[in-house]
Amino acid sequence: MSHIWLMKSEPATFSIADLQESKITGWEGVRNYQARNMLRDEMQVGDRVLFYHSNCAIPGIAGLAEVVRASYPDPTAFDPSSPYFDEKSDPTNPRWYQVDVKFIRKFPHIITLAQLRATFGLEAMWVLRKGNRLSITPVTAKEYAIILQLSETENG
DNA sequence: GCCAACGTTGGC
DNA sequence: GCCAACGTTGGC
Repeated sequence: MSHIWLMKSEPATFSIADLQESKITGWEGVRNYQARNMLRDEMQVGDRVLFYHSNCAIPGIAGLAEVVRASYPDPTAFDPSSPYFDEKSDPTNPRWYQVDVKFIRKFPHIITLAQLRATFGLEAMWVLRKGNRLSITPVTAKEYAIILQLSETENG
C-alpha cells in the first residue's frame, strides 16, 4: 500500500528547481521524531511527494516528486561539518534517516498556501492545520487529486 | 522582524 | 513526571 506525502523544503536551501537540476536527492536533515518515524517506517519506493516551499515569500506546493529509495541512515548526522550534524547520533544505532526522492515535474504556478486554504475539499489537510510544523505529512488520495487538478488550471 | 505554536532540554 | 526555559518553525 503506497502513500502520498507532502514534504517541506525552504527554497533558499533546496527548491523544486534544485531538485529538477539534480534529478534525485537524499532528503537529509529531518530532525524531528514524528517526521522521522513516518519517513523511516512508512515511506516506500513509488510513494508520491508534493514538494512544498516553506518559509519564503510565496509558500505553497511547487511540484511533484517520487520516493525512489526507502529509508536509510542520514549520513549528515555523522558529519561534523554538516549543519545537520548530531553528536548524539551513534552510527551503530542511527537516530536519523532519509529517503531518496526523484523529480517528476514542476508546476507551472505554485499552488499557494492561500489557495490551498480556499479550496473546498482540502480543509482537513495536515499542512493547513493551525500550528502545524511537521516537515513531512501524509496526504489523502482525494486531496492529491484535487491538488493535481489545481496544478492544471490556468493562473493556478 | 515579529511572534504564535510547538518540540526539546534539564532542573527538581 | 512536571514544567519553565529555551530553540526552532514558518506565516505574515
